[in-house]
Amino acid sequence: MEKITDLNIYKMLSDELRLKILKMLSVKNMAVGEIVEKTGIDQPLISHKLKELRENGLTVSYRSGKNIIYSLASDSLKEVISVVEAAGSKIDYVCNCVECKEND
Amino acid sequence: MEKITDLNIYKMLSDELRLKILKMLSVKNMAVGEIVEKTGIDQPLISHKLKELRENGLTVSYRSGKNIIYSLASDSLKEVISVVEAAGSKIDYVCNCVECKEND
DNA sequence: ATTATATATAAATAATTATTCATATGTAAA
DNA sequence: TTTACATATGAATAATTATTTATATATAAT
Repeated sequence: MEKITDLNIYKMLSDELRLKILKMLSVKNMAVGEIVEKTGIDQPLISHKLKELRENGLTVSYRSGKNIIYSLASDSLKEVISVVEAAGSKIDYVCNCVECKEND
Repeated sequence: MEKITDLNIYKMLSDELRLKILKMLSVKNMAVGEIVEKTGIDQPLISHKLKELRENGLTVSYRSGKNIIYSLASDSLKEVISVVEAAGSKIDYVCNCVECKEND
């Protein structure tokens, strides 16, 4: 029995596709095929992402007939998602990197 | 003026050193030299990490004499940090990846 | 003005992570 | 008991990201 670290939570959420999957699972539990369909992404890639999420403790899964159903490991992840979205929407900034300065 | 995306917040926090720096800044504002000293990490690497954080809108900085002082761009990041830590401590899991199974 | 101090940057390399493609496995239906 | 379907896996490659090293810049002190 292991604890997930906050660093690993950030790592898992820092990939666009993994984040999208997690957000979908925060709405409802889904079979792999449904996720493939809704995202339009290749099945093996989706399976890889789901494997990473599972192995890092962010999701759980069980078989139901021919399908494997995935869900969030904990509702506390929903809170994470909403708090981070809120933080993002609160912070305005002027990027001062070289490229951005050129466009001023 | 731009908005930070939640994806970029996750990306910035998904690096061990950037996360450590952000956690330090959530306690108090710090000069680059202080961060170098407390972490024991090379100055140019710290400066790179600080640059990434700055360019992505997570920190702000100003000059004070010879020093440059960094601070969090918003207190909402403190909430992010604590909510994610809490989520991590709530989730127990049994990793079912190949390597972990071997150790059972 | 020259030197010291603090920080930033650029270029090169190293390391990690993501994606693709081919194939395997497990369950269910015919 | 073969065939179809859903999902998983492994190996190869591609892409991204991190780290190092050397050097530049900006301010302050002498």
